[in-house]
Amino acid sequence: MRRLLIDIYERLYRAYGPRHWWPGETPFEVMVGAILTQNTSWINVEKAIRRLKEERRLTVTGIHQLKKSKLASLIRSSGTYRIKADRLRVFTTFLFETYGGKISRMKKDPARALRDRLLGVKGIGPETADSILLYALGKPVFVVDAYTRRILSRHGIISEKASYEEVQQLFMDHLPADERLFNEYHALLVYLGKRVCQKTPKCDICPLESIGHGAEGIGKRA
DNA sequence: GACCAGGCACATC
DNA sequence: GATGTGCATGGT
Repeated sequence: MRRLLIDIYERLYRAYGPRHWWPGETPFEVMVGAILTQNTSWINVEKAIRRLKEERRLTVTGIHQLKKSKLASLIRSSGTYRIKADRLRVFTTFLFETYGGKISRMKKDPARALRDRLLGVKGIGPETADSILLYALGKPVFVVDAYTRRILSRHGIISEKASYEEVQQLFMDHLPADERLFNEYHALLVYLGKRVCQKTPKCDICPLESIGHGAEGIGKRA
């Protein structure tokens, strides 16, 4: 399995090169992006982030002190904006209550404990929590998303029914806990997913065309 | 006009 | 525990 996962990574890297994830000038900007991008294309998130920057509000305090209606209007382009305004404020409240609003203090928490804490925040699910851990805080945690699952199941490496944690464990059990590897790997999977592994298969230019399989059944329910 | 996007919470069975 | 639905804008 280790060999297979590394083979996939190398093929993708050779085909597409570094993806330079995650765009963001500060860890907090990445965290905000992780919440805003929920079920939303990144292009629309960028507009929302630009507006927050224009208003000089892209800080923990800046968002926390904003009126909900004003915050919602600034992030409107990212869709489900009333819900996301709530989520951002719940999140900044969490940052203040738990870390005094200091990202540096947050960073000192071990990944395991931090993940559990993040999952306890309303509006933060597994993918958002892991994106924050990996892309904002540099913790070696593998991020799983819809593309990851679609690609792996389509290539017979996992079951369609495999849970989030099962897919995550597959990567983390078989690869070194390397933040930069996990960063690049997930970014490459998303890039591949957008290009060729869509819901309607059109894998004629897929760099994984002839990978060795023989690992079917991972994540199958007993 | 339908469908999708770097999900999540909640209701219901 | 699985499945369905609301959230909502902007691009294709």
